[in-house]
Amino acid sequence: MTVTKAAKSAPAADRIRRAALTLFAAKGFHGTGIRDLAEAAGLSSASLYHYMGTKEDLLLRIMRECMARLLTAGHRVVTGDPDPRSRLAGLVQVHVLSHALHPLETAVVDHELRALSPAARASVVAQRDEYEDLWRAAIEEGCASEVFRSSAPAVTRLALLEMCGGVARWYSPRGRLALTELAVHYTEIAFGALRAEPSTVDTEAARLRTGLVSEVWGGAVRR
Amino acid sequence: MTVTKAAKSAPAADRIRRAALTLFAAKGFHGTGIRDLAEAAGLSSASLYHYMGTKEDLLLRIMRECMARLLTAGHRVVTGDPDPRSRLAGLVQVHVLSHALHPLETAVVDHELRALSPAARASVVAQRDEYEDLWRAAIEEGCASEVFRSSAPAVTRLALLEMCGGVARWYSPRGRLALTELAVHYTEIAFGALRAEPSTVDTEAARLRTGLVSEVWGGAVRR
Amino acid sequence: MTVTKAAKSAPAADRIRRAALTLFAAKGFHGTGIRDLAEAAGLSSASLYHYMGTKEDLLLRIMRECMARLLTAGHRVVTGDPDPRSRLAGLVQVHVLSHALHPLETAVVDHELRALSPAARASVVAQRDEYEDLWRAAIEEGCASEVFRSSAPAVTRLALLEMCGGVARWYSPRGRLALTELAVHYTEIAFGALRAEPSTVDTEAARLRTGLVSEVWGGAVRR
Amino acid sequence: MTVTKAAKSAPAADRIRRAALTLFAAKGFHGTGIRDLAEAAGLSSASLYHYMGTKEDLLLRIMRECMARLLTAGHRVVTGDPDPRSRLAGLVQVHVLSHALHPLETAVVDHELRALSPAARASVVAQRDEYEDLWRAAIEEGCASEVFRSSAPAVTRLALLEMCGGVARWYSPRGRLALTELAVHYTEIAFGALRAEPSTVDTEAARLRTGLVSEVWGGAVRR
DNA sequence: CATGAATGAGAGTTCATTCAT
DNA sequence: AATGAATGAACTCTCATTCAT
Repeated sequence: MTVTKAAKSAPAADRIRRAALTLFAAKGFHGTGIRDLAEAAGLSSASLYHYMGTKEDLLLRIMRECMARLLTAGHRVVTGDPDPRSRLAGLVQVHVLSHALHPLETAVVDHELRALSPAARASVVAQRDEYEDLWRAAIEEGCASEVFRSSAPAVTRLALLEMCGGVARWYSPRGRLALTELAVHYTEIAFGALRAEPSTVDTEAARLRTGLVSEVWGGAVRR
Repeated sequence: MTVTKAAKSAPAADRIRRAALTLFAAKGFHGTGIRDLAEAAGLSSASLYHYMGTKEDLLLRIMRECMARLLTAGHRVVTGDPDPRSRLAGLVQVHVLSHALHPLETAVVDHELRALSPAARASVVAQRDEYEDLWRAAIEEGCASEVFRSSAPAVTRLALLEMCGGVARWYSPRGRLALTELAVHYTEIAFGALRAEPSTVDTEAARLRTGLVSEVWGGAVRR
Repeated sequence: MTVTKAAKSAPAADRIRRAALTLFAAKGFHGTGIRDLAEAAGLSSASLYHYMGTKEDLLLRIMRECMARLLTAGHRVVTGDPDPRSRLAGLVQVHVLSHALHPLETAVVDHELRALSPAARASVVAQRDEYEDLWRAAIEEGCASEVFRSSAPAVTRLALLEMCGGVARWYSPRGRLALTELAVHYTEIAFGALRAEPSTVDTEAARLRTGLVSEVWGGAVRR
Repeated sequence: MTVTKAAKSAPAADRIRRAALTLFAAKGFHGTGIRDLAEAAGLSSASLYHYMGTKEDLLLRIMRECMARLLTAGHRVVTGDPDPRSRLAGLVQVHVLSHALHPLETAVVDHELRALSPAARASVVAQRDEYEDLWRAAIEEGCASEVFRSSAPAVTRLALLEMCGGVARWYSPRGRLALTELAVHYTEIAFGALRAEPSTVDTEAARLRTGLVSEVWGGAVRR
């Protein structure tokens, strides 16, 4: 829980972002004080307010940026592809890789919605709904064309989202599992869950997703 | 987010438990004030301290009881059964039903570990580890005897746990899905994920799990 | 400007009221910190919040009570009296005596309207308007019946109100001037300003006003 | 209470003065932040410090200039005139006109003495005392020569000063009352209060005072 | 001339907790 | 069993002010 004082190498705004990300993810929004943020960013608590509005603004920006990135990646992986299987594979991989590579952002999005005021929350929920619609469409079309089979597609969608998002809670880049393997493995699980033919998992495509996700997240803080 | 003042029908200790459960689940431990608890329980904040130790004690007790119940149910469903498939089915169902029926407790366990002091956290983590060992054993034995197939059993275990636990975040008893159907559906997904033969899902057994879970949780607060 | 810590003889709520009165009058609302109030009341700053809402609530209550007392006294001195001269004399005396005996409350009302939020301000302004209407009626009727003469009655009303209220800024009960003399003197000035016959000032009536004002203000803090 | 950002037409120093005047009068010294001033003046808060010393210096300068102008006008209206009646008429008119034409400055002088540090306050109080001495002399001489009658000349002086100064709180140049009429009216009230012969009010002289006051205040900010 | 960056001190308010009754 | 009173510490946020650029 000890957070070392940030070296003053990066611009202050970045250091604040990074500190917020780390602390909100580790201790929660309400568990993180403005002084914790200041110390972790290497500034006085008063100086924080040159770069941010309120503490909630800081949280909101983090959440909206994270959702925007998931949305961008999701749209890119889905657009123009008529095959529900490869679209779902792409969404699973984007989701898994984003959560594996950016567990802080994604954990904050998943946990701290309730800390937002109603108006702010609504704006993030709208993004989340748009994102989940990509999943819904892929699964429903797959079921309609019988490449997927599920007795309750809506439930399966939620189950898969939870499953893939859970990666943020345990994946370590220092572990034995390479990213592409992870993405492939989750795709297999998802295809199994939807009774799709397992042979359809395309390892090469999965490798390309890693590039896509990295590109979309750009220079974003990685832990 | 509005919590109506509890009717003074139940004993005070129960009202406090219930208030804590509701509020910790809805707003988080740090987001819930002692005065919120008092109001929701229909007592003065000073009176709370007749029934609980500190706010953290209250949280710890909730978490340990919840884990103890999961452990009890898990052991009962597993003990004496040599078949990895039916053991895993039982674990999936216990997990899903517990999370569906007791989303408050399970959400608190899943979210608020970080709010505990190190010593308290360790005692809950120990319970969680014991519980996850039941899953590990079933999956590993199933892979060894080739009734399951997974390229990374440890990853699959984590993925399934996240997936089943996610139920707490969305299941509504007022929705279209009956509990047993839900349990069966998740078992199918899990078997699919592990490439087990789908025909092995035993609907009647799933129905019995609902009784088991209800019994283990006893009179516990249900939402 | 040094305010000695209050002896703990009076109930806390009274001590807070008294402290607020003294400090708001001496240093202004914005010039008085919550910690100043606490020290002057002999409590910790946290304890203040057992007895009051916000700092502004405290101010608002003081102002509304003061205006309510002026209104009560004003109505009592005016009701049922058809003679504009004695009504004006009564109003002048109530105003002067109230300001002389309760300079803190009246100074706060006169100075700190601007510190109130719009809604709160409106509620005090409404009281003030009702009070000034008593003056307006007396002066206008007096001019109509030609016992008063003024080329601009509205201006004269404002001028007299300012003049009488100014007493709060300099009158000292330890000075040479007795209260009744003060009240009579201001009545004479007012009658002069309105060109009324000076002989009409009733010293005995003025003496009775002192009793009335004391009664209306009751146990209110006097400095 | 909304203060529009000043057009950058005037020199910065003037814009700051004007902003301070407006805001100190409207919200009080303690109610006005350095950032409010900066915004109203159209500068950054750091830039303010090129033109002023501390916030208190700014206040002090405003107050001393205002008092200096009152003093100048008072002296000019009094010097060489042996008649207490015309001297008092002149003082009343200077006071009323100054407060009517420059309500911001005069309100600040009247309200914010308490916001000054002891040393600064003393320097303004000295000016005020010198100014009030002009009034004292006129009234006392008038009483001695029996052109005035008052049972308590000191009280009457204070009463008249409060009354005339009150003009700043309500006079509007857009109202029906012309300046000279206002000055004449107050002179009549004052003469009435002092039981002087009303016929002595010199309307032509009053008109000249308007010119005098305008000249003394020169280009000073007018509202 | 003007400002962005920075800060120690302090603002009003709430925190979890204790204790005498 | 229950609470009103009380508080030190902490909260988020703003204050007036400085200084390098």
